[in-house]
Amino acid sequence: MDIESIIDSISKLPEASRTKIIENTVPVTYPKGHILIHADTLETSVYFIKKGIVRAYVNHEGNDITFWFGTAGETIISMKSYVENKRGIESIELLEDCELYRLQTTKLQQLYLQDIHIANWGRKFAEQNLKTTEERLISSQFRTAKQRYRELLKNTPHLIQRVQLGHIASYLGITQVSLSRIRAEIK
Amino acid sequence: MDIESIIDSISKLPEASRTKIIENTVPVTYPKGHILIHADTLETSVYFIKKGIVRAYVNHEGNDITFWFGTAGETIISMKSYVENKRGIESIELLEDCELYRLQTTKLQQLYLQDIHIANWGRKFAEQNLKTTEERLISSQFRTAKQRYRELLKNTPHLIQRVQLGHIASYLGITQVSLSRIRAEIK
DNA sequence: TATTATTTTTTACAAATGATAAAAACGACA
DNA sequence: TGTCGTTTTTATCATTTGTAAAAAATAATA
Repeated sequence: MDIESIIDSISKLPEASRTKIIENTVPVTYPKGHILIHADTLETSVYFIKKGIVRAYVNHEGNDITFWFGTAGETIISMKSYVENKRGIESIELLEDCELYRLQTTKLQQLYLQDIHIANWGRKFAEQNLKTTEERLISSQFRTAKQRYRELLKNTPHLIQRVQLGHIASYLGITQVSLSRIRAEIK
Repeated sequence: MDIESIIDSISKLPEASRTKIIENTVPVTYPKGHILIHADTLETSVYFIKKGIVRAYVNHEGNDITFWFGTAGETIISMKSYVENKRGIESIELLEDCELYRLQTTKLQQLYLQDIHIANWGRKFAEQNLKTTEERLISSQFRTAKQRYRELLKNTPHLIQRVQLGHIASYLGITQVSLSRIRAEIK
């Protein structure tokens, strides 16, 4: 997915404003397995995914807990770095070879203060993610692991094909053993 | 909490911009038990809480699932109405007599397009909520109910005093019986 | 292809949580 | 204060999920 489409998919921008963002992006590629963002560091860039798939995870008592998958067209941020300019708690790992666009956060923040269209575009970005995240939170509050897995199969079937099940399990908040049981039962 | 402080607590605004928002707010009061926002309707206002406490909940198979508590200084929105101008999935119930400030969403949207400071203020509002919500999601993914209850006790002790335990239980994603067990065990 | 490493499934048992019903505690109010 | 309705706790049993270890399947590499 090219950078113009990614930016406009968040919210349609006037040509001039969109160009201001694009001028500041740099295409980068990294191989599968690369750790793009490290937990406990201040991340100074955001990334748009042109191609590939990534996961965000936190480490908890030696285990990785995956809480987000990003695919083509989506935006990678280190939440605390982006929102509060503090060290983030999550790491980002590339699950496939990826093509990304890098954009420096400081530059983006400048544009937010200079261009009202970009400010509203940034607002839309946060709002859309907020809605999605809240829906996931609510869903996790009353659906069983089996229901959540079914939901995932239905909404993002491509994910299960491309991502190993251990990551899916932790994304669902259950163990791999438990997911395996659910899969056996459903078939 | 007065309206000036509430607005500035999200992000400090220039006097003129803040005034533009405040001019469009109307103080309203409702009694405990009032349903401020109804699920499955398009909500045309947002509310700032001057005084009182509210809960946001969705209905699932006859049971209320509380997913958010709002107290003085916080902002009440119907997420889908606010972000997508569609009917919301949640209801808002006042758990105490409340004093609120009402602001029409259409007016706020106009201000977003007219005033870059307000646009960035709205961005900050969404970003802060996004960060908080994501943290809650991550926490729920690997903490047990007992740990989440302890966390709640520690972070918002006043909540447990003022809100009935059935609401707390559903907020934690467990049954009231299960919460009661946890409480008995902890003491 | 053969070998090795990684991922997924299976098994057995333990712990946590859910469902249901009843008892106890609490609060509102006549 | 006494009564009634609501909330919280307790008890019992069923179900789900976790833990640990091993087997099976799959993927990576020489």
